[in-house]
Amino acid sequence: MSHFGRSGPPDITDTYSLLVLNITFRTTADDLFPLFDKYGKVVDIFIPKDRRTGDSRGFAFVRYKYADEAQKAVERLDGRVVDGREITVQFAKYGPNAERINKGRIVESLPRSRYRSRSRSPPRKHRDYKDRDYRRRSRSRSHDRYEHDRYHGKDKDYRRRSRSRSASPDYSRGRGRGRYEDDRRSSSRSMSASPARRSPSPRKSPSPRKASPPRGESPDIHSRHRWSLSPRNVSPQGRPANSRGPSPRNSDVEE
DNA sequence: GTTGAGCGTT
Repeated sequence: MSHFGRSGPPDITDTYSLLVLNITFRTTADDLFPLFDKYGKVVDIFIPKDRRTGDSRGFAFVRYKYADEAQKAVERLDGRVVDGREITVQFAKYGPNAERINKGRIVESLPRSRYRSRSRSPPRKHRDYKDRDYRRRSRSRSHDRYEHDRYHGKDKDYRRRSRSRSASPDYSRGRGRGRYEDDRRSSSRSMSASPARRSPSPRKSPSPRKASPPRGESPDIHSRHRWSLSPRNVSPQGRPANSRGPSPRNSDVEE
């Protein structure tokens, strides 16, 4: 009984799902099982993984048999340090059995006095079911959030789920945003040059022809135009529009 | 080998 989610959903009857966030990328169901099972009867644990890489996404779903136990686990395991990282346990909102939870009114059934203490009705965002597919497009959108949040201040704590404790500005420390800026700067500087191919010229003058292209807008403009108008062309598989074309290698872009 | 807001499979 260690391999959860192997035979798919065993039985989602009278079972409540809990969402565990903030877990490490190496945490597995086996690691969470003993933790959650200690506080209640865990029916099944499922951790969504990437189909391409197969790595954990950083969150898991724990199914409890009873709501009272699940709620208890949420209060007990929520904020617990697992694998050196603080995990966030809360009732799953979106899901196949979301209706069940809605009907069960688990959130209302339990004393919200304590529940509100931790997270006072987090409106989150206008997320829809179709939006959930978008999340897999890019896991790291820190820079996006930053621009969106701008400098409001209180909004910054929002992402922390009002966990009190501390602002924990460690997320913006060192890597993450700093690296992105560097990348962007570098890109801007040598945007004309081929990003994939770098001039191995040891001399200081990098690409003399590109430095002053009076009318040499043939290759440079072309290459830049292509990159701009085909941002999604980066797909390795290309477009399966032509199934009859068994050409795995698309020589459309090769310089 | 990295990352860090979020919501799920046979």
